[in-house]
Amino acid sequence: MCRPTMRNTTMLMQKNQVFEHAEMTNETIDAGQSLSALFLISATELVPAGRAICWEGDEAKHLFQLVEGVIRLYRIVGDGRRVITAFQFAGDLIGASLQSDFLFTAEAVTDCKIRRVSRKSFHDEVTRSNALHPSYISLLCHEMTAAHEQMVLLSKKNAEERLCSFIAKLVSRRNPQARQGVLRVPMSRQDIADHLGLTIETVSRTLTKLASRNVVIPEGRHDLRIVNLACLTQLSGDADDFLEESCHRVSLH
Amino acid sequence: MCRPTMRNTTMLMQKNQVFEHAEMTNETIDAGQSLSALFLISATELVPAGRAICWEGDEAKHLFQLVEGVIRLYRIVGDGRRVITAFQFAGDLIGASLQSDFLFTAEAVTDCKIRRVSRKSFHDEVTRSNALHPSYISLLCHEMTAAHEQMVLLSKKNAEERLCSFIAKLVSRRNPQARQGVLRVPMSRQDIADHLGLTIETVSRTLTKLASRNVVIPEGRHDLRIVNLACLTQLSGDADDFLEESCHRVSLH
DNA sequence: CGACCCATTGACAGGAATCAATCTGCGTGG
DNA sequence: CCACGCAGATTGATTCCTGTCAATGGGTCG
Repeated sequence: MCRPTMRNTTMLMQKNQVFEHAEMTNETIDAGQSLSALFLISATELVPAGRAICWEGDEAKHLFQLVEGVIRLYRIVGDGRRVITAFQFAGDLIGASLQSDFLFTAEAVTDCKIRRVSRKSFHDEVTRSNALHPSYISLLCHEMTAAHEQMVLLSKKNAEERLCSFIAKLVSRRNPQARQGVLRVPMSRQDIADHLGLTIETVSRTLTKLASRNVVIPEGRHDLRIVNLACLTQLSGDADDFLEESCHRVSLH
Repeated sequence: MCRPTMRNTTMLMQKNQVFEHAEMTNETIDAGQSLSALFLISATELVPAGRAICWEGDEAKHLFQLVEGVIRLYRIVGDGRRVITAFQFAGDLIGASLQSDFLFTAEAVTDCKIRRVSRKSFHDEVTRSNALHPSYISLLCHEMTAAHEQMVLLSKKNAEERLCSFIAKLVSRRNPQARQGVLRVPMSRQDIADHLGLTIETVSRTLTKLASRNVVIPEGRHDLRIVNLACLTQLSGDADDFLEESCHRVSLH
């Protein structure tokens, strides 16, 4: 369906796509930037990997800004089933879309640095400043968009499409200390599984399959060599028909 | 697991539960109320069943308030796969969580009455009025909560739990012209399937199974007799452990 | 170096999708 | 008013993907 042979031919297209993705998120980044000024008054706190900064159901007295590291937001349903609704990265705000109680537990995936402000002061600042208002709305809208995309992923995509979507999204969010062509994946297989609505075994098997097709190759537990980004994007299932076509064409000769 | 014999014993509990659900949404209703004043200046439009009022990707020049009827919000992904991200009912606002373009197509499930206002005037009003501001935030937060719940449903629940969750949610939103114990379900099986991430056949089969267990009984295509609400709630998978226990106990003797 | 945790791999089972054949309710037209 | 036709719904047979259970492998940290 999508063979590694297309690699060279579609390289340009890959670049474009990633670039577009990156641009799409500029809005959020801007929104984060202006709002993040509110957090500068407070000192950064260090949060070791595995530690939670807030709990589902607790009163949301504070908002957090993630300065450095990766955080998972999750809910526990029924008997111990965990749903990771989102991962948060450097610059993201946590708790902006909340009114009273936290809808999720936020837990550090890696060692993190965070800043916090009280909900009240945050709210007061945003209400007072007309300049911040659009940033705030923009932020909420973007969270909403992400939630929608996740719903699409969970309701219509198979394991391969889910994993490729996830990896492609990580790629588009270029992380700082990455070697060329190698993606850092800080979260565990279990985290990935709980985020994609799969089991750890299925994630592992799907990764193996992608590796055998030379799309991505695991290098250790937390690194992925991205061999064929065009193929990855196409397999993610939300590529345009045009791209899909071109991918097919290329793979046919 | 959950036999019809518990019917009488748990009747009180059922009532309480429905009531609680109704109360939980009061916040939203209030938010809708104050914001909906903004829509009163515009005339109501009639939208026949099946007609769309906006399209995914179009610039969101207007916001809508649904005065009467039911609307589905959906996205089309890949080749024709449809994901219904939400249904909207009388009083709901459509397009509030948007910045520039519509994330979804909104289409009338039944004949509808709507009002519309321009995004600009809506935005200006909300920005100007400090009173409206919290209502707006509240609305966005509630949409976010609904999105989270849908993610949980899609990633961890099986067909039966999904369908029961869906029906229970419809029940908790008491619709006006309902006969006692009978729930109006305006949407088609295909709509339900596309909302729950299932196929039409699975929805149908699951309904049959629920009917054989005397939980709910279909009466025509668009009505459901709710025979055992406690069981329905328990089967939805997000009941408390306490309730689950009690349900078991009752069904055991 | 060994113990432990995490990840991978394999065998198998089960639930939902798919394909296909009725069936039913509902509107239409004779 | 009834027969007809059609879209939507149900039911059945089968396949396939993913979950589950179980064993093995590998990296990391003491």
